[in-house]
Amino acid sequence: MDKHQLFDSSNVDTTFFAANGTHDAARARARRRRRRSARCGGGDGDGGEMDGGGDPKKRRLTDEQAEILELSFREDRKLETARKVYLAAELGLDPKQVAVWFQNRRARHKNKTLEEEFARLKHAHDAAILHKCHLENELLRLKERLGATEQEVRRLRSAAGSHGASVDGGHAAGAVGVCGGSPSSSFSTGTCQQQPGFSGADVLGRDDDLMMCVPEWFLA
DNA sequence: TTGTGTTTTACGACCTCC
DNA sequence: GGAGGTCGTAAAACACAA
Repeated sequence: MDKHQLFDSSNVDTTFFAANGTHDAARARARRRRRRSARCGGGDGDGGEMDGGGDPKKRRLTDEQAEILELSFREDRKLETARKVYLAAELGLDPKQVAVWFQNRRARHKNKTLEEEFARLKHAHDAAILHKCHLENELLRLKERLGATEQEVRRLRSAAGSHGASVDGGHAAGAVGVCGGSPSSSFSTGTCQQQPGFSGADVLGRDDDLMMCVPEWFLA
């Protein structure tokens, strides 16, 4: 019996095979079956007898039986009694075998689904980690920028103080009375030297460098 | 040829639904 | 209570590297 007479290939949904195993896996299965068929002299629906005639307890299904069951599974993963009996008669199998095949097929499908879901969640998790890293990097840069601004405020106050002017009393955030004086908010071109160990241009002018904030636990 | 890892078939225990 | 479901597992069948 030619399986293509029973199930036209145009009815086979290839996306189904893609969703239930890669094309590579499908090809591997097909190759395996071809080799098995070659060894066992065909196997064109012999009623589920043991390939090569070994222990009848484990009867490998033929290509055709497996394919028809696959198509039936694709239509409906649940197996009601009538369909089980029909398939068993159609394929020359014990209804119990058909039921077991569906049970195992459902289990395989579930495993596959779980693997895909895991991969999807892992991808989302990795993306979230990367986003968090970006945010932490941005926070770091903003803090450094704030520090630079505060330094500049102190410098200006100091310069204004050295010229006898006064500012607001130094209660700006993070700039508490460093200059001693109380210069006004006026800016001047004082001669105050740059604070040692800090260069605002170094920080502000630098572009993103992700690695500078990647937490150790992420790299581990 | 053989050792080893993977896939497939089969079964038992237990659960749910009608 | 019976039928059919999931889950875990045993074991046969199979692929493949060494």
